[in-house]
Amino acid sequence: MARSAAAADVFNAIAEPPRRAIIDLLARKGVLTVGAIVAALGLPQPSVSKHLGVLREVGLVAVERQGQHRLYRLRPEELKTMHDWLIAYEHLWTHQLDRVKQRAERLQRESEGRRPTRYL
Amino acid sequence: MARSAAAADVFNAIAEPPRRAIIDLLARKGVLTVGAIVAALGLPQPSVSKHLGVLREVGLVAVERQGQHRLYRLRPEELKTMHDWLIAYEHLWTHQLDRVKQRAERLQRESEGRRPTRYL
DNA sequence: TTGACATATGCCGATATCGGCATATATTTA
DNA sequence: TAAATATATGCCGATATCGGCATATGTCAA
Repeated sequence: MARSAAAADVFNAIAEPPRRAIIDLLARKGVLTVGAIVAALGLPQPSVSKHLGVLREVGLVAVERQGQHRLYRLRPEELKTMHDWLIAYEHLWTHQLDRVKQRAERLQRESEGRRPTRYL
Repeated sequence: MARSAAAADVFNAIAEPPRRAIIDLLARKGVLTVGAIVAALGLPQPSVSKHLGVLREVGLVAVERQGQHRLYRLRPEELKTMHDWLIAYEHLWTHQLDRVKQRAERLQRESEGRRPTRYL
């Protein structure tokens, strides 16, 4: 067993650098052909096709056939999934009181139920 | 070869569900002992220790020894790394014109060189 | 010092994934 | 129809990682 549940989710999909490279590229260029991606990244075509396959499975990209080409585009909604996960922790690093804050939080929990100051 | 560069980076570290569970837990509780994490997640202790090891390697958590215990705390700065990566794409999903926008972008590219409308 | 407790580490088998190569499939052009 | 182009797929060996179990290491208490 390698990854517990295979690369069947967004987190695993973006764990691979070539895949992030493809995402970056699509984000910048918009809609691209497999050949264009191959040319841009300098990776072997089968490799690119496979990575696109993974990204497709998790919904990070969508394909549209156009003749003998395949037009790939990014589906940012799926990236939002990850962003949503991270957002929950954003407040932990935004106000950089770090140590001080960490300790404050703990003391807080230990004493009463006053909620931490939120900066929305 | 499994992952191209091993789990030596944050992206790989969070690809594993048990690891995200630990992160979630630490984010909520603040500072925790290995035993506390084991109890909270119901995972075998060696497993938790190993996952903590990975998180430690990539800097997502920090340890502090206290007697026979080990106090683990989250290091949100490293989560910020991921957030920074995602932020670059945020504009792609924030204004939800989705399909309409995607298609517009493509048509735009296909016709002339007018740059896509940016909402900064 | 001995034993209990907390945590880390080493070894194991199973397996998923990667990268590379060859090839199949589909589509356009001649 | 045949060649050429674009993309996907299948097979391969190598290997990293996971989960489980046993055990080593370190620390506190009696």
